[in-house]
Amino acid sequence: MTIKDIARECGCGLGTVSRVLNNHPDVSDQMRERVLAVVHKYGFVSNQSAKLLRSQDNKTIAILMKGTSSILLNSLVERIQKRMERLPYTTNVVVLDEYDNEAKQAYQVCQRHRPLGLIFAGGNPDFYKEDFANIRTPCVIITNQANDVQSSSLSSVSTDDIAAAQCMAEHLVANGHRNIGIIGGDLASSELSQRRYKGFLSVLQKHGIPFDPERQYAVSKYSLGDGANAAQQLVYANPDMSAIFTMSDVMAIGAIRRLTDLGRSVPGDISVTGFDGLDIANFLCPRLTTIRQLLDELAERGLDALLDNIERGKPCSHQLVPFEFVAGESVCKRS
Amino acid sequence: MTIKDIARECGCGLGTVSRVLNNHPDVSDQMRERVLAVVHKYGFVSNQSAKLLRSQDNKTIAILMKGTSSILLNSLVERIQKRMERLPYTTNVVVLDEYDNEAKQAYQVCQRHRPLGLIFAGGNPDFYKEDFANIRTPCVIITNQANDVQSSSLSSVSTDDIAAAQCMAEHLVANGHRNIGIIGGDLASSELSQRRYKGFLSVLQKHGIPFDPERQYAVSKYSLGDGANAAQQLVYANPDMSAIFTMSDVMAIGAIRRLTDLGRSVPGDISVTGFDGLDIANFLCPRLTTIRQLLDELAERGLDALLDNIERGKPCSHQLVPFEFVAGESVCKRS
DNA sequence: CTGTTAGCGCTTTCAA
DNA sequence: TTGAAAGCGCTAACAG
Repeated sequence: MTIKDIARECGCGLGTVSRVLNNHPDVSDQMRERVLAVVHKYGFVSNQSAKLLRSQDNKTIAILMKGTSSILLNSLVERIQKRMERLPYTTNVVVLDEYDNEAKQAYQVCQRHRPLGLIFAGGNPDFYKEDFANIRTPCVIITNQANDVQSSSLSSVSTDDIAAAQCMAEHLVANGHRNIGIIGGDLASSELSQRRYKGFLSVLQKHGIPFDPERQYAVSKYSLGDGANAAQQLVYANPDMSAIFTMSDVMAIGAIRRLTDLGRSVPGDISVTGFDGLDIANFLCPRLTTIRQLLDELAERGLDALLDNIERGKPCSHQLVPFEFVAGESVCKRS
Repeated sequence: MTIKDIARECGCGLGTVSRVLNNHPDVSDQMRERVLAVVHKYGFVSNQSAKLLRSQDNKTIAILMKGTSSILLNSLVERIQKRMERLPYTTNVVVLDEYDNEAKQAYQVCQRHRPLGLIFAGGNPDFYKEDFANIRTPCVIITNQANDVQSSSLSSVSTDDIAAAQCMAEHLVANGHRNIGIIGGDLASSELSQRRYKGFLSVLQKHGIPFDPERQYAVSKYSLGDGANAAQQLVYANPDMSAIFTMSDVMAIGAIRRLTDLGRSVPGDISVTGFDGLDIANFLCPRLTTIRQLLDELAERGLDALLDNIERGKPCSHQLVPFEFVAGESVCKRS
């Protein structure tokens, strides 16, 4: 079933059917109704490939997601899509291979689908800074910064990681904690982790609290199992620690579980804080004390930045979005 | 950049470039290398729309996912995709509107993208049985049964819900529980919930244990908040209850949190069981006693059924996959 | 307002 | 083994 079939049945030309399907004004009401009736009768939907091939004017925005397993990114993508529904664009979620060069993959997506714009949900631009130069399609990275990536087509919108980490650090210090462990990403490769680290340490420094990375920092992937292992490593290296700052809720959940297995109660013996503010954080026992990333705000600002760039040619921007401190039950005053 | 450009630069015809790109054998090694060199030089990727438009032989399989928020379905889709990588097919994840007719949406996807096959990750065929008749593209529903849907193109692969619910019921009964509440989906609309309900009740009946739906069954969506509310409702309606069987881990997590808020300890005062076997279930405090759905097995069998149908014209099948009982810490003997 | 027509970039005959 | 040419289904420009 093609528009040719529809045209034949309506006794009109292809062009007319196309015009009706695309809501062009220059069609008589009578004709429009006749075509619509037939379209409806067969539940006709036009072939996307042909449409895209012909009209370079694509109206598609690709959402690139690294892996599918992150709860945070899933929520983010969901919100972006919801917001997009009201706009005259089609979204196209592409799942990228977790361990591949995302700039290269993005370039391929551009070639393959010719989207009007790209949204990176998560992802880490640090490794592939140079490769972004090849991409001329407007892009926005959401939940990570890209200030120092050389590209005139790349915007970024992210939570103010430094301030958020500082906020959490102040909270722990205010509760009397002096010997605090950190579970975070690999500082050598992730600027995101670096920012949270830097923010946290700045507060310790301000209060004259020493920090020995060797004993107090454990590297972990953003996963439950890794968070658990990192917690164990910290406990062994630094038994007197009274609190752990983790860089994601998922790490925190893993850490709490392992601490419990090791006979340390949370928060009784050790306080643990998360980062992200996942829904589930508020349903755990104990409820997680965490930083909520404002996903709606991130989605909205990210989209706005992208569309400003696409529709109005505004230059790319790099924005920080505020966060929310969530007081849970996983921190208590040091006894 | 199109294959025309590549052809010009190579000094050959379009056909040759196309043949190289598609690994056709009838190209001289010399020519092949020359083309490949140029393709590589520009990082050329051919335009998907044109390709699909021309070669009706699509090699695309669409994965239809209802909503994006279910952890279980995300894991499932991830596994399907991983398995697909080795096969000569391209996947295309389409997120369906949560509250719309999925058969209609599937039909539109077929028209729009002309996939070779469809995989429903989750979803509920019950409502739209008749509408599936319009779909001639081979389909498989994974994690739900579709035995009674009238369609010669629809397979299904699901966990043996009845046996799983029976298994959990036996476990609770063996631990001395007699007054057990159930948190599950709407029995009027979800055959999945019905099966789990039926399985569970059959065991109670076998042991001569009474069950009053009015006081012991609470309807809930598959969400944290709803699980929590349902738990509260049960506690009020049936204060002596010593255990709750929930139909998903997410409901169980919500329930445990609310029970804790109401001053009931889990499992001390009330035992709670989950269903699904999410990774996170094993990191909670207490670890969840649950039924693990074997996602790899589901993905594999679902794909096999679909490909058998597509490639070898085998008739559609409806299969049940076994499950795994996971002994956690959220159930204890009734005191 | 409407029908006709020229491609969009690609694959796949068909001839050479 | 290769080049030329015919469309896939659609949109948009043009002519009526």
